[in-house]
Amino acid sequence: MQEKRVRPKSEEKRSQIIDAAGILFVVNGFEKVSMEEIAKSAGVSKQTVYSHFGNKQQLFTAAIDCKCDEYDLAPNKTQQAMHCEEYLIFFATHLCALLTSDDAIGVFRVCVAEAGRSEVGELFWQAGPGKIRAQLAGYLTEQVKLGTLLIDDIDTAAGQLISMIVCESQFRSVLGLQKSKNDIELKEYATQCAHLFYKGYRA
Amino acid sequence: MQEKRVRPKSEEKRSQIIDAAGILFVVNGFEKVSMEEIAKSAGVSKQTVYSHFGNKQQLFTAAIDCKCDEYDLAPNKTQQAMHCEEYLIFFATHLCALLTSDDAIGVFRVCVAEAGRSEVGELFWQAGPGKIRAQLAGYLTEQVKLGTLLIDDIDTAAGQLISMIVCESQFRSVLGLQKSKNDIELKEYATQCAHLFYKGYRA
DNA sequence: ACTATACTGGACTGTCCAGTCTATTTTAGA
DNA sequence: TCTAAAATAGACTGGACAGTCCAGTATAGT
Repeated sequence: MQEKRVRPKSEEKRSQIIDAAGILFVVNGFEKVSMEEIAKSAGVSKQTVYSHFGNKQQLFTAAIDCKCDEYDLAPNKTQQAMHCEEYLIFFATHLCALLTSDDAIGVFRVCVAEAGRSEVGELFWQAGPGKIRAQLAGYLTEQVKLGTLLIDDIDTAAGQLISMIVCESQFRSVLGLQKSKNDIELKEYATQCAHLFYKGYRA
Repeated sequence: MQEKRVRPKSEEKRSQIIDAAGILFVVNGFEKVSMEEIAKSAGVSKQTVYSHFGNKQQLFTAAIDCKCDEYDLAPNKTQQAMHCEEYLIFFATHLCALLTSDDAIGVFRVCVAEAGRSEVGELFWQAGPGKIRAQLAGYLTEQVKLGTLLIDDIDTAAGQLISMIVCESQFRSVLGLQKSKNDIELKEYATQCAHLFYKGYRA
């Protein structure tokens, strides 16, 4: 059922719209941004926005989906070869860096606000935290097989490490407060968490 | 400058309004609730709502403030006397229970959504997570003095334990997803976290 | 009983915005 | 070059809602 379009919708306009929407939604929240505003900011007519995305909700979902693509922390082969505690420290510090960006905070905030009213919650989880958690769990599984670590419930353990990082680095920011730690302190904190974790689970 | 009011505003109406507002805001979010709706649900005229609270923002703040009063986990003397790991387990499991109520989830969600646009973020932190964290930090300080625990940075350590609990029990719920653990699993998880913590910091 | 104030109910204003419609212009592909 | 669809600009509809106004009623304190 290939539709034979004489003139396809411009991929460029589409991404202009999605980019503009992503920025505006993340900064101001779903409700506070009008379709008119998005159109203007994208340099496109309002009608074009509707032609590409149907309605506000769909545009929002698409924009968030796009934002989540960047999140990735799967270990490459160099990192696989690291000493376990060393890699855990690497993982923790990088996760920290990822989470403290204004962008990540904004995405999280707006997803929370809309959760329960649309499928964004699910979408965000799958593309973001869920993915990263699965990546860590994969690594831990291997380490257990190698005999480096001794873990009963791998998924829970992955949750523990990630939780320590996520909460500390995001909690205050998400509430719009001053960060409690600067970047250096945060890095130290991440290291300390990896250390606590390793101490608790090493063979 | 005591104003001599011939007839004081009814304390009862005030609390009817604040209760109704609290429920509605927590369930539906700030934007999605109209003042009319609150008035109706409180069994009061719209004008009365304005007369008591001035505007929507102020009513919201007052309602959240009221909601936060319940959060408390300071150890009493019986608990002070517990074995340290035992108390940590007690703390962790009770925090868990506190956080997983629909109400707490709702309060958090709505505060996140409004954070940055008002002072709720600050208010919520002070009355909720900040208070509990201070309570744990206080306990840890004593235990260090007693020589039970060995901790460099007490505040950070308190953050670690709380983070593990908060994230796991709230993250998915806040995003409007199925909870990953049921109550029993959650209790086990809390125990496990307290254990990991104690193992890492015992003298 | 008197009175100032709280409270009620409902109408009203002004604003904002999602989504539609239309007439016109632009452009990619055949 | 021709054409069908994409894109534009801007007017329009319908509905929601914060906050105000007002005329009348109820009530707590004196």
